[in-house]
Amino acid sequence: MAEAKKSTLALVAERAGVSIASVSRVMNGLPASQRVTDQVRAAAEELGYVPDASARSLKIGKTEQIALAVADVGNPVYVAMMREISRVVTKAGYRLVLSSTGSDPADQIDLLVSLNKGYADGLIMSPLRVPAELGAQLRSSRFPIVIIGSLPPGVELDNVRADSVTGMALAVNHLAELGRERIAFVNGPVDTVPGSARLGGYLKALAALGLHHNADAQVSAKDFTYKAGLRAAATLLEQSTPDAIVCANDLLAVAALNVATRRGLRIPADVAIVGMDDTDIADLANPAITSVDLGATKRAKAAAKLLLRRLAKPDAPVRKIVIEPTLTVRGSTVEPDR
Amino acid sequence: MAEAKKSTLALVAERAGVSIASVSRVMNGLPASQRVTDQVRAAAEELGYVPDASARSLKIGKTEQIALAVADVGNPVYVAMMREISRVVTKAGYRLVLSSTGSDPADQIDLLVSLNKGYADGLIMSPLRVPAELGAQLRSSRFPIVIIGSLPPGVELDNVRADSVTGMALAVNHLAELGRERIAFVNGPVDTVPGSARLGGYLKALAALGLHHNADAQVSAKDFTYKAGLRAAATLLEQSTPDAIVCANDLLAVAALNVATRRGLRIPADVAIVGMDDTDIADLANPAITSVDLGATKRAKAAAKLLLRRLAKPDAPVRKIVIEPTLTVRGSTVEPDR
DNA sequence: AACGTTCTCGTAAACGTTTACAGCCACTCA
DNA sequence: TGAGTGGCTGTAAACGTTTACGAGAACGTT
Repeated sequence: MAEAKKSTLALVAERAGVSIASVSRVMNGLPASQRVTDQVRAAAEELGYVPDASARSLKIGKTEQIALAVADVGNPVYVAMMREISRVVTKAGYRLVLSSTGSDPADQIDLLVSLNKGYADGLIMSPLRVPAELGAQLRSSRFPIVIIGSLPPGVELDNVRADSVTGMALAVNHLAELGRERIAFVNGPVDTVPGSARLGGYLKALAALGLHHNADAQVSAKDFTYKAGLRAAATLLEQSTPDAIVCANDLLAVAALNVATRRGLRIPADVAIVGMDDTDIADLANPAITSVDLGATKRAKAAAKLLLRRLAKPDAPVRKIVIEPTLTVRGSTVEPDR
Repeated sequence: MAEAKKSTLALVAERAGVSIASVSRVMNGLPASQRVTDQVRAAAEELGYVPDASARSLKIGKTEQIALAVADVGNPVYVAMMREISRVVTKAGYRLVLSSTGSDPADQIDLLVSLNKGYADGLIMSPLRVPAELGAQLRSSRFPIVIIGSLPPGVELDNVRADSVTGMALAVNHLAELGRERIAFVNGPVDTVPGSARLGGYLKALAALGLHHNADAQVSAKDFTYKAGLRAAATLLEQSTPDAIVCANDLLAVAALNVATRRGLRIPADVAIVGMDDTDIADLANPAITSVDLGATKRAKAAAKLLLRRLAKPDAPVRKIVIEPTLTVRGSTVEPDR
């Protein structure tokens, strides 16, 4: 296996004493005589031949690449998704190209048009917000896209989303069963898709239980980060005295946990805390945080499979998948046995 | 901007009434008359023309893609690196393709040969281990690679690494200055590059201070994860009674923190803890964890720039960069003012 | 007015594949 | 033995760009 220069189909053909068509055929496993097969294999081996991806792409019109656009690589839940998507598409022979757009809609639109360069066969995207322009662009896009998260009505794309409402109900009901009555909510920005969904779920769950909603018991962090969570939690605890806090996010939950602890509150005795997403950090906290698993990994897997399916059969009917949430109970709501 | 079908250079040329060469020229900003420029611009706009990436790649021999291979996307420090690398290369007009190899050397070698397909112009790689085969493969590889982490001698590649030894010294000295004398060490696997480097640094730092090294005061987790850290920390606290623990990793540090706390030890009064990498989670812990910043972001940035530089001038001399560590002091070693 | 420059533009040849098509050969079967 | 069949193989065209080259056109110089 000499690794000298880049070797092409033509070089291998010459060396093997056959035509380039024959080389191409044996490389692709198409029928060929034993004699030709052996000679080509040998020549290819000697020259260390590997077919060129660009040329192949150009000819067959596929890149064997899938683009992934996530809003924020900093959030552990996106990392989990990314990892799973990477796993699935790699196994299917695709490469994953990472297109980290900010949450800036202009970026996302740029991304969509640049996708028309055809450097990827499909796109998986999880936007925090879906403004009108993005919706329009998505609708008129001419190649496979699957969206993780809710879509505005009228956009007919494969999509998989979490059931935040049920998730919130799980959290709130769990707290209510523990006898908590003043259940506060630390949310992220309400102008995001998850933010508004979770707020809706929270209110609905309270109402279903006949619990009174106190406006002081609900704050919105500036974004879904720990730092923003610290401020939001501090505000919350200034203006009210909840006996439980549900948070839109594990990062926000850790923030609430730490703020509460530093104020001398005991967790869960004085205030119980539940997070959302069930990421690794729920487990790292002390006490570990009860969290609603919105099925990030499952969503990622489903999205990847949806895209692969669409690549295989481009005009299959659009599919929308909803992943059911589950609750993982930890020390932040019930004292562990000792 | 009609978005009907994929439009090519030829279509635009026809519409504009010029040759395809002219279209190509104005798209690439090469000199052209005002008349032609305007006509082409208009036609391109109307047809929603975007040049095809594969065809372009094939012709010019560049893909404008950079591959990134990291051992474990689960570790926050790699996420931080990824994010920074993504930022830098994107700004330079490259796309980032993610090649998540496990730590399996066979995978990594597969990756290297598949890179010869030419789907990327260069590679940034941060291997946990560098076995002989990988070293050989790296040495004989025929295109730009930069390695984050230490290299075996004889491999002449651009590389940027952390100074674990100095980093360890920072941690140990800090603890010594606080009057700690029984400084234990929770390491990751010693057969990894960072694992062995950090062990070396630990021993050296102890020796420099004239502190006695007790074999019971040093344990190795099975890998660099939180879960492994829990076991390792438990073992450590069974077999010795340190007044300080330095950890090879922030995840291991959180684990040590939690194990110690659950055993009724007060942090930092009874035992001080320092982590390494200074990732987000050092800040999330309660108390927040003092951590040695090995400059993950800086390393990532340096690596990306090194690769871009090599792509620009392929036979520049090999460069090796070492990033100096810094210490961030938090509540796990000194009680915060109240 | 003839000539040399400079500038612009079109023609055509690549880049490295895949694949339709046709040719060839060795068969089989009558 | 001749035509028909089927399997391999080579020739060549395509995929959508970039770019060397040469032909004109426009201009300035003598």
